[in-house]
Amino acid sequence: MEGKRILHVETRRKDLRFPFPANFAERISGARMNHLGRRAKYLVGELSTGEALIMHLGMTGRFTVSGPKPKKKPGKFRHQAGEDEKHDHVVFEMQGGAKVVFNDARRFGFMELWPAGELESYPGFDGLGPEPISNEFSSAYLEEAFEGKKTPVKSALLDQRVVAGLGNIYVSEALFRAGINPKKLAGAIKPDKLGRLAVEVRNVINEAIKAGGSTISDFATTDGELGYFQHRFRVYDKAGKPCPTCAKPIKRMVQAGRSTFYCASCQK
DNA sequence: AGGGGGACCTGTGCGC
DNA sequence: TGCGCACAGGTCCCCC
Repeated sequence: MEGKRILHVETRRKDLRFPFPANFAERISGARMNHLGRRAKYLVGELSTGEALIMHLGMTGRFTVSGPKPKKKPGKFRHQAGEDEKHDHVVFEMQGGAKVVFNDARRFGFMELWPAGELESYPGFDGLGPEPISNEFSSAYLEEAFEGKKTPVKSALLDQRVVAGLGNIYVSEALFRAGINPKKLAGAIKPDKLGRLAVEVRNVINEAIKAGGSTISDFATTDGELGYFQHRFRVYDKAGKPCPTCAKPIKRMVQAGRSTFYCASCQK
């Protein structure tokens, strides 16, 4: 999409999680997407009209690109554009012939328009913490952010104001690798452990990106390929399975309404 | 300040 | 085969 004009856009219903912006199609049709970037879990397309197209995938949102660009050999278990039309909610036709389809069964995703020059004031960005793979995210940063915090470290890492972009899977995985019990209060973790945590958060994210993401049920990359990082989960969704380190069964618990997976023996 | 609970919405997998 | 329930990647809101 980057560098191309949006020739046509079709919204197949009036809302996703929120209603589409007023005159959505008119406001973005004909615009050139000068830049497509990301902040936390938000996609940000800066348009030649001066507006930014802000998009969020929610839980099940997915973009699939199809069109004249030759595709790789189809894999066995790919998601193709148009194979689930019932949940194809938005179709962008791009200059050059590519078709970009947004599919989202649960519709927790959304699209919004915001003045590109005032992105700092976009409500979704308010108070966001640093990106986990930025230089700003470090042992020293975690010490400061966790200082005096009485919340369990699992909840602290899921809090986008502490670090922006970690989700439920990667928090469990990072805590396991760092050997930290998810129930441990954030403010009570020793600096050396926080150093390890900062490193492991980064490792998990970088490895997951390299593996093409994690497919639990329906995640796919934009060319329809499934992710592979789920094969490298050490604890997530592994309740009852042996811990890869000590072979004791992995446990599942619920914290702040979300599942946490951990090894009670390796994570102290 | 945190936790708990619920909301949004649809699909899937399980026990019976 | 069908029913009812639990649960799922995210975020937001209200109440205690």
